[in-house]
Amino acid sequence: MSDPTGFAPHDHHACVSTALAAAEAACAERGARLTPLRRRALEILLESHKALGAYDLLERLAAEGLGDKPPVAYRALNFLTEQGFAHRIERLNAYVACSHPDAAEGHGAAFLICRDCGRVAEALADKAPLGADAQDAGFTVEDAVVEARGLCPQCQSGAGA
Amino acid sequence: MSDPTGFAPHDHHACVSTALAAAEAACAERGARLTPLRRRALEILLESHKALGAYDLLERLAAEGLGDKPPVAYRALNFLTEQGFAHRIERLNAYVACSHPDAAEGHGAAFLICRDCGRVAEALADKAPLGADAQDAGFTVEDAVVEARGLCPQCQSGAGA
DNA sequence: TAGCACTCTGTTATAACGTAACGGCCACGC
DNA sequence: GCGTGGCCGTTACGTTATAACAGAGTGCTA
Ligand SMILES: [Zn+2]
Ligand SMILES: [Zn+2]
Ligand SMILES: [Zn+2]
Ligand SMILES: [Zn+2]
Repeated sequence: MSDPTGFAPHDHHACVSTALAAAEAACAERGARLTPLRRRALEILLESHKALGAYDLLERLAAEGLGDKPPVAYRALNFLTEQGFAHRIERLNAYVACSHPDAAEGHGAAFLICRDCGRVAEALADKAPLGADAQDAGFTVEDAVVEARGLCPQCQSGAGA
Repeated sequence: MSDPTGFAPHDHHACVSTALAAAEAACAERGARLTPLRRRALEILLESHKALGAYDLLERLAAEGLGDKPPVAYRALNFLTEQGFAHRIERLNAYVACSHPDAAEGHGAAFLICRDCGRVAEALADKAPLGADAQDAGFTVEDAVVEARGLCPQCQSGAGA
């Protein structure tokens, strides 16, 4: 159930197609609109398994004539995160495409962030972390952020990139 | 081992004294200097179990003539977080005093953040969250952030503050 | 005593991240 | 045609954070 894709070599082209197809299907089903701008933003996030800052995304969009003002990027990112096609990484103030487009809508996620190469792997959070502690405290968890920083396999083996 | 202090009524004055004493002891042991500015910053964070933004802290410090430029607040906060006397809450861009001053230096922590009253409870992270997922991926976790948003017991019972 | 190294603080300026608010455009349904 | 609603373009601003340098204090040493 975990499968934290992102570090291991894989067919990334398939990653991208699957995610885009899932996004289109989800939008069709929900009546949401994956406009060209939003779709392009998702494609840019999908290019790598790295997190991209809003202004980095904006720069990419601007280079293609798709808007060069901050709200353009933030609106696209808000749409993508609301729909579950992307996630915000709090520790980085950055955004990453969802690696589990087939998972439940609004799935809980946990992220492994390589401090060297910047790649981010997303593990599905099987169980609520903190469950026991929260229950002890009588606290109702509505949503949780789990972000671990460290070194991915490649960056541990000396391959710095 | 959990004891997520912060929501339940408790002797908060003791909270504060314990934390200050622990900070002084730790500084003495490590050769770090708990200067008046740093000490006052910690005291301010300790006043409540809420997270305080750097600029909120700065405002408080400025009101007491202790500095009114951003680096003053950020330097104090960096010191406090490096020494483990305070933690940064990534989701809030804010800082909270450590509720477990006696725990191991650099202890892993998990936070329960009430979206209504803003109070933050700190649970000691017993086990590395993500342990299994990280191991599957061959990822070495160096430090992890766990932050849950929700409702504390008081705010669930209708007492909105 | 003077000189030096070190740490902490004060200050300027700017970078990075994020949002409110308004106006135009277009597609859709009446 | 005409209103409605969603999306996009733009201006302007707010919030969070850091780089870089200058000054003050302390303790050491020669
Ligand atoms: Zn991929
Ligand atoms: Zn890496
Ligand atoms: Zn307390
Ligand atoms: Zn509350």
